[in-house]
Amino acid sequence: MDDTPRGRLLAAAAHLFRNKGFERTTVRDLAQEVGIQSGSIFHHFKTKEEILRCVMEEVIHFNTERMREGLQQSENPREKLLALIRSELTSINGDTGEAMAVLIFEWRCLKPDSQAYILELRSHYERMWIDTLVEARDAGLIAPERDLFVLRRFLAGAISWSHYWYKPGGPMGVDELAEQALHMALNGG
Amino acid sequence: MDDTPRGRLLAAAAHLFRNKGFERTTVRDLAQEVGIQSGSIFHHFKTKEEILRCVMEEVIHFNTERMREGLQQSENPREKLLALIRSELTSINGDTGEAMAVLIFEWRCLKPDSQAYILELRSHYERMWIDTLVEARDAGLIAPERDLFVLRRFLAGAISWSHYWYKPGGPMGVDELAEQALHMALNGG
DNA sequence: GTCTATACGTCGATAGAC
DNA sequence: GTCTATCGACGTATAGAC
Repeated sequence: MDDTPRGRLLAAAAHLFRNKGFERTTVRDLAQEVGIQSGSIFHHFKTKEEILRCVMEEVIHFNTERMREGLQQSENPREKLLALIRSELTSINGDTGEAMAVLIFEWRCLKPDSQAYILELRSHYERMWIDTLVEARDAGLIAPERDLFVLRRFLAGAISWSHYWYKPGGPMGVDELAEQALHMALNGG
Repeated sequence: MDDTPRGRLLAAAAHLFRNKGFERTTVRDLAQEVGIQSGSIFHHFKTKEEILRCVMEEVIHFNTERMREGLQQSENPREKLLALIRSELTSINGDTGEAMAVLIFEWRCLKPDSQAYILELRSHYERMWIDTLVEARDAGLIAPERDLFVLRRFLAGAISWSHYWYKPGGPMGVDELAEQALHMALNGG
């Protein structure tokens, strides 16, 4: 996030929306966090819901880019899949964790048209996953009887959920966590 | 749920809290759903938060019992693990799905002392999972290098998440879904 | 771009009649 | 056990000065 008033508001929103939820966070909370009055917020955003949408929009762009880079640095299907898993775990539990948690867990607070817009942004993201899974299966890493669509959903759930229990500073690093997650996808490797 | 006014309120609460979230659901919504006035609710429950706690309490009792029965009817470690997975998938996507989704996704709307109370109820539930996973590993079904605590969390996430995308009436049944999930735990089987 | 002041709706919860 | 009526707090968003 940049250091404009708008950027500060989005950072504060990610923080508060994650910890208190969108509904419980008031525009007064938001204003206090960045040191302005609540009325001033509406100079930067038309509604509170627009703030939520912008938080989600920014984190999708950032993380799609991170995943794309991870794929580029990988040399085989196993590494590619591991890179996607590590990227998503990092998104959830690293620097963008708060915004990512908002994207995942405050979904229904968006109005329907905002949901449609965000869903469109996510589609590129999901395409990378499916392509990588197909490649891994063709390389014999994933058993042919497994449903790749279902596998992706299971992985998405497992990875998203980690934000509830995983502590980045603890004994297990993100790389090891990613290896553990990779085991769930691979055919006994 | 029984057909008392209290039971009808809890059923309506599970429905509304799941679809709109706890915060967005008003006591007036709740009252309308069961055909009474909002003031009448507070004859049955002291606060709105108490309704949430009771929904969670009931669904935990119901599903702990379902899991216990599933274990009893299983004859080997593989069947036991499959039974737990199927039970949890059924809890999320079957008749108790709405209450279960509330238990999982409205957690932070509980006051801290209610959270502690519900957490205690869940501990038996989680104990069954860990015991079953240990048994499966000792039987050689799960690779020794896998962290069972992490595996349980991954499975919990994957299974919980299914309520966002899985459609019970569709082409894939819960039994097949459970088999797909089992693949994530087992050592290439 | 931020302030003050406030409009205006809705919220959870209560009181007391029936 | 449900009703009607309402309280007091708090919510988003606006208006207009600076």
